[in-house]
Amino acid sequence: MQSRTPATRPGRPRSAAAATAILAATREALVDLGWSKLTLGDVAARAGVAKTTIYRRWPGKNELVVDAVAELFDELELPDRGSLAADIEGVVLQFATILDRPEARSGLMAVVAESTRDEALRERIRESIVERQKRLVLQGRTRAQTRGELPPESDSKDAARTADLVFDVVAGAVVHRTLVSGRPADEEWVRGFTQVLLLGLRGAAALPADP
Amino acid sequence: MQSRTPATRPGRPRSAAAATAILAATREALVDLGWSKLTLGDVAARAGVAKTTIYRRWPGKNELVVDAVAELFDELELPDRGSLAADIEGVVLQFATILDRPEARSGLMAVVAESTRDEALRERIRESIVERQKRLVLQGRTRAQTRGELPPESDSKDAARTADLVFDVVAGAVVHRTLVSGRPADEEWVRGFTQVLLLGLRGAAALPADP
Amino acid sequence: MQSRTPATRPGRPRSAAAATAILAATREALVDLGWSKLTLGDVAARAGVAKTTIYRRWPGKNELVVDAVAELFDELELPDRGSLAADIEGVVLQFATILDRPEARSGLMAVVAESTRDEALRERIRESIVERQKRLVLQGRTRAQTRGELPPESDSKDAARTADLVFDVVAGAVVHRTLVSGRPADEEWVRGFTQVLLLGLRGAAALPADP
Amino acid sequence: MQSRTPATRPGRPRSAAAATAILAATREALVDLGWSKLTLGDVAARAGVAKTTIYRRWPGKNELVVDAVAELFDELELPDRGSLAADIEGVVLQFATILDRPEARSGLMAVVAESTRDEALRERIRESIVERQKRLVLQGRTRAQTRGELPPESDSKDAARTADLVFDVVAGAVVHRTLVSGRPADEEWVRGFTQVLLLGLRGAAALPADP
DNA sequence: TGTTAATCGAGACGGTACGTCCTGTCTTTAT
DNA sequence: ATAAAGACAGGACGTACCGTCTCGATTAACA
Repeated sequence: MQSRTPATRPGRPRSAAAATAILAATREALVDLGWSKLTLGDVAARAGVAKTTIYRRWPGKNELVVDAVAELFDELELPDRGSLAADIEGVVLQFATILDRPEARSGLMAVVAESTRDEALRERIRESIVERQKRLVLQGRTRAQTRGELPPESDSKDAARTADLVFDVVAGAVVHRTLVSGRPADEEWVRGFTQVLLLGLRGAAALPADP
Repeated sequence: MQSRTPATRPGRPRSAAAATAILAATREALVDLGWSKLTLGDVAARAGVAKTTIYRRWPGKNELVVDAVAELFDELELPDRGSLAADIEGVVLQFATILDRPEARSGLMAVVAESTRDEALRERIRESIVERQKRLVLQGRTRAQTRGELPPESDSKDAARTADLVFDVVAGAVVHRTLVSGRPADEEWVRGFTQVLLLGLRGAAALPADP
Repeated sequence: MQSRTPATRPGRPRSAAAATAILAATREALVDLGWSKLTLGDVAARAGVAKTTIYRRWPGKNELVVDAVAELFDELELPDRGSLAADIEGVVLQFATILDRPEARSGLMAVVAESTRDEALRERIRESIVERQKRLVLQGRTRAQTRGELPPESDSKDAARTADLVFDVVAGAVVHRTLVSGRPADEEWVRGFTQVLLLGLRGAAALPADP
Repeated sequence: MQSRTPATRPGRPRSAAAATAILAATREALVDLGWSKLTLGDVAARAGVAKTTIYRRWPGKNELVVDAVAELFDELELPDRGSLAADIEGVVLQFATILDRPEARSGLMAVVAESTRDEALRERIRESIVERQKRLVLQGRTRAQTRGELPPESDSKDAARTADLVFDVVAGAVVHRTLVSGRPADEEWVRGFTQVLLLGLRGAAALPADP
């Protein structure tokens, strides 16, 4: 029975509604202002809360935004469309749809930028966004193996490496397409991208492993 | 027949040395402080220049950082290592090396984040960074065609689409690997990534075009 | 029955010590720098206070200096030296002594200059300096009437007009002597000035009122 | 033929029109902006002149304003209205009229304020404004002596002292009335003031001099 | 049923940077 | 040599936020 923090501390307990309101207000402010013009004072006002109430729960703007954005990606799920290619296309399109929302666009990139100088922040992002969504890659592979589209992995270390590569390639390509190149990751693009990715993975799997 | 910009404008001309010093100071400040703590006052002090001299030339911090970072990528060049795969590996490694430099890491992501709310900034990034470096993809393809590793393209529209896809995949994957996943894009990773990419492209080229 | 201003407003109350420190720092800066080189940033630093704390209480430099200078004149008092002439000489000398202090010299004239383009400022000066010190004229007259040196006034409107005239002549002459002509309002000068003033007032009182 | 500076110096001669235009532009800017918001850049633009042209002729804003304002008082003259009292009333009214003009109001007081910390400036003011207009007092006395209203002075040192006193009292009272008290120095006020002044001076002259 | 103690709102606080404006100087070409 | 033009280094402006603090007022669990 874990209970590092005592079941009930003395004094007035923290309002549960406040945390919800703050995260929602943060996303709203991201939409209206973007990351760099978002201020905690403004978030507090939108949430109907005092600034101190925010600082009592989050160390600063970066951590707050990470939490606010992370929730956005929890709605991702791997659809069952009958084939690995179709499944991938489906989830990539979902991802692109989320990246179209302004609170995700500016929030995500900004905290990644900040994390280049803040190891703790990078770890927070990895935990609550990256690792959390890597489940989709694993689910997809398992389902494809069940269907017989992919062979069961022989080397678990190699399997992990491949999953990481897939995640970096998928997430990286979609982000670059939408945010840097500024062109839509629409059905046509996703089809082409998925084709190259799958052919590449199958081709690589057919070759002998790295010597 | 006179030029559009008059040969000599009245008044003291702008100091050429100032622009150079400002861009260098910007990169230096990015290393020391990162994007969000970088202030134009500090840049001015490092460059031995007045704040107004910066504002006279750049609209703000974002545009200045774009120009400062863009110069970093100009040193990229496609090595001739004998095969397409080796050439790609070489340039990807160069790219990863630049992304290891702190001025590139925090500067690049931050301006991309800002550009999600500033169309003009996005265009500036595209022009001075993305389109400028897309030359590497085109060079690589041409060289591979010369070598006979790739067939000459039949459909120029399709060729352009493929070049865009390659750029998004390469740049996106490397950035995601180094900045988001926080793992090195080292030789081993680059070899695996290049293999998947090339096999995917060759496989896709062998298939009939999108129906 | 509750007061108009609520007894206690919400939030942290304003520091009483800050106001005192700011006014003292303002006078110190006036001595060191004079009005035109006085900056609110410098005053804040001297007072050990943030600039915002000043701006929260005063609209700007002018109003701050008015308040800082006004306090200087509060130390004026009408001495009882036995005769009206001696009393006037005493208070005029006090006034001249204050005008010898650099914080009064440059502060007073500067805000008067500013007030020529700012009606609200002029009113502030009138309220907190002019009207406030006009008490000295009224006290002097009352005391002289008690002593029998002056007759009790018959017409209160005329009495007010005379008091205004006396104040304008006394204050104006001393200021002009010390600040414009740049010569000391010493005992000798004060004696001559008081003689002319008193003889003029007595002579005018003996004549019939304006027809 | 005086010509300390060689008749023709090498190079382009200074434009005579420039000085006139600059002084006029200064007065215009004083009207529009007041002393504290007046900038030399703005004056230069109004005068159709480069900033350097101003700096070549005046050390700074203060000296320029002194010269611009001094010209205003040159139009004062002692009217001949038949009696000393009437003459004084006339010239005081003229003085009050000039002080009603905004360029005089804010310009004069501001440079006096500045002069409290700049001995050279105070001297410049004394020379080009105070001493220059003291002629009016001397003219008035001479004319009154000619008329027999005043006896010829016996002691020249005492006469000078009295002239200074008169000037300080007159100028000081009018300035204080109009600029500090903020009430008009109109005919009624001027009559009352002149009466007190003249009666005071006559009374003092009748007494034995300071022992 | 009080007492206790942390939370809440509000807003003032010491700081820091902003982007603009002005100063007085300098560098250019033209007269 | 002086003119107009305008870039330059420097410094203050008044504003906006930061993250902290000090208030009085709530709000529970504990006594």
